Amino acid sequence: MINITLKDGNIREAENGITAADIIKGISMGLFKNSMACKIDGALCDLRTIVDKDCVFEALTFDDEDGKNAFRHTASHILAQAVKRLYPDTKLAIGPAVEDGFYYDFDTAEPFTPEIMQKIEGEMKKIVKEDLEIKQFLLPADEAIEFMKSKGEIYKTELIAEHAGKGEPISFYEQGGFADLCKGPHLLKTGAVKAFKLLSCTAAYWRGDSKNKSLQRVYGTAFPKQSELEAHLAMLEEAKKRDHNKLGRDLKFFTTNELIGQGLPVLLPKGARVLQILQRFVEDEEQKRGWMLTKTPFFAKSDLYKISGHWDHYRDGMFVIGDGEKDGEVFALRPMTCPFQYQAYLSESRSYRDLPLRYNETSYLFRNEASGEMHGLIRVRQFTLSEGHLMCAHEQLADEFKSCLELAVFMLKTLGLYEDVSYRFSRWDPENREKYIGTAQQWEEAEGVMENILGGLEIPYKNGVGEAAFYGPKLDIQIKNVHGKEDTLITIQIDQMLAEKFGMEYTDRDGSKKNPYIIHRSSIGCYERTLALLIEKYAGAFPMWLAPEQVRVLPITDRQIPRAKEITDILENAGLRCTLDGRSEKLGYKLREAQLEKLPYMLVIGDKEAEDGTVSARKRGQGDAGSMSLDEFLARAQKEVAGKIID
RNA sequence: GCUACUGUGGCUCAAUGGCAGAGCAGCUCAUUCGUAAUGAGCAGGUUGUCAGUUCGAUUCUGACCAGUAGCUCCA
Repeated sequence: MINITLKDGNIREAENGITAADIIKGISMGLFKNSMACKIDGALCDLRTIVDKDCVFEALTFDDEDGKNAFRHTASHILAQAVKRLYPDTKLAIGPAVEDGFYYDFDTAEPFTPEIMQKIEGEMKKIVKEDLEIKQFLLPADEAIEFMKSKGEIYKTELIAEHAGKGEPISFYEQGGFADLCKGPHLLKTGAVKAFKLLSCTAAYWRGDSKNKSLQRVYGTAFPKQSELEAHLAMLEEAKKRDHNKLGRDLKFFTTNELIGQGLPVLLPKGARVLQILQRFVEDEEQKRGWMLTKTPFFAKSDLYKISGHWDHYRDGMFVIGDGEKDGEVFALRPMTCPFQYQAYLSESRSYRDLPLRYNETSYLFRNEASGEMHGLIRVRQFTLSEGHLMCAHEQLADEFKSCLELAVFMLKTLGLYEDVSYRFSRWDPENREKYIGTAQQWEEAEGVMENILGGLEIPYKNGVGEAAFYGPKLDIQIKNVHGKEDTLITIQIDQMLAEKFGMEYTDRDGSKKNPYIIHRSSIGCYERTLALLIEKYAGAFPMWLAPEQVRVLPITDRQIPRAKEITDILENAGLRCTLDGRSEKLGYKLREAQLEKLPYMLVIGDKEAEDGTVSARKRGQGDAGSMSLDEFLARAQKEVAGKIID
């Protein structure tokens, strides 16, 4: 007999050699029905695992991350089995569970069309209905390779060959004659995957490398219950309604135009207004924090970018002006401001007394992004970055880095995005040396410095190997859009290479010349991208301080127009963004429009209000907020503006 | 750049190898109205662009342009 310690601390006796499944059945059949996998002494295991020693045991249901993954991973095997049944020549690549579902990559003769996807989904339903038993088996690496080779599975063979050296047996799972390389865990039978849906089919490169073959990736999601699947699909539909690329156009924040071109959005008055509000706010705040504004040119001779290394690394991504042979001079629109601001530093000789020297700029940047990479306001060819470069001595680096992060956090909190971001420590990839300048020693030093700083800040971060800039490591502040896709919103970078390249120096106390450390940082990120995320965050209903139009005055009949005009003027003079809707439409009609445009406040002016000097306020989403004096409303509105995020 | 999908008036959508239709929005007129749509009338389209097939193409084919999702990239 062995002792099984459960999650709640209770200890159960069981036969030595009992399966995990039987342990759970012993606890409760209800729990067994909901169990996807388990943890034995903290290690993720299959329900078919045989337990032969005292252990700490935990059943994992769909509510546990690992349980959910086991469930969805099983769904991905069902997908693969269905594809192999319908298209036996298809070669299998990989098929993991991901955040909201699962995918499987296939190498197929023909790409999957929507009709084929339906057929595959139908076949998957059959496999679920057949309720096939899923069995695990192990093979020595050489036999495993032979096994996969015999089936023509070249990708699996490649994967096993990499594992072969470890001397461990290779694990497979088999269901109804379909065997797939997999370390598990998996459910016991296919019948448990009650509710699933294939969502999309796209191309994906083998091992994520664009030099490799392009495979067909089928995305799907799966849940234990149909109702959960439906709720999830409904949530996806709801998320789409917040999509800035749709909502931002509907609300007339921006538009695009074929004649102007891809990735070049036109900011309409409402969108432009929000960007203006943000820019003024950011520049003022930066000034308060000791940053000095520069305005540097939009383009420069190629020589500048050759020194910085951008010419070598990003030549294809730059808009180049002029032809060296014909025009003699070659220019390029700036893809970043770093080397321009360095010239400001270099404009006079520097001493340790000048440091830290903080330059900020609202920079217009131009990057020739590849055609498939543009997306709404999130990824564009011309954008506006709150960009800064800070030159400092080594001993100032930690404090200055911290203050840059504080600035970014302040901005995020003010915008109401703070809860939605995560941190990524973007490191270099020593396996990929050609992507970076500098020596391994320099990289280790720079990353060491940053790691120390991050450790001291106690912020939770994940490591992004290979995500560094070519000249240094980054702290990236990441955010997800409505589709769950993650992008960098704000970045803070440490650079000890470019100062050397540009010959930036300062004279230290002892008279020696030193290169300063440079922090590259953004405060609010790229304005266009931040606007996109704000539209999605607030579903277009901006908080008072950011709303392009804050108040609309709605006279009920023509009789009140003079008074409504007066009110509009008073509010405008008090600094509120206010307009008058004097059209001869019914009140309900005007209200509906203002509501759909997501205005924070509507002021209804009828005979009663016109006579006694009050306004009937209506707050967005809250209906009639009651009658109040104009002064009272003004005070309330101004308080709300000053409070920034208060909702 | 890669794979798939999409493109009909400002927006949402219909129809068809044989004269392209509706609602909303717009304009005009009437209505002067109390918290999410007043009524009537008018106007608006070389069906993304350019080729090809065809007696005839918006429909079929191709290229390009633009949009969407994902992959790759993102200084």
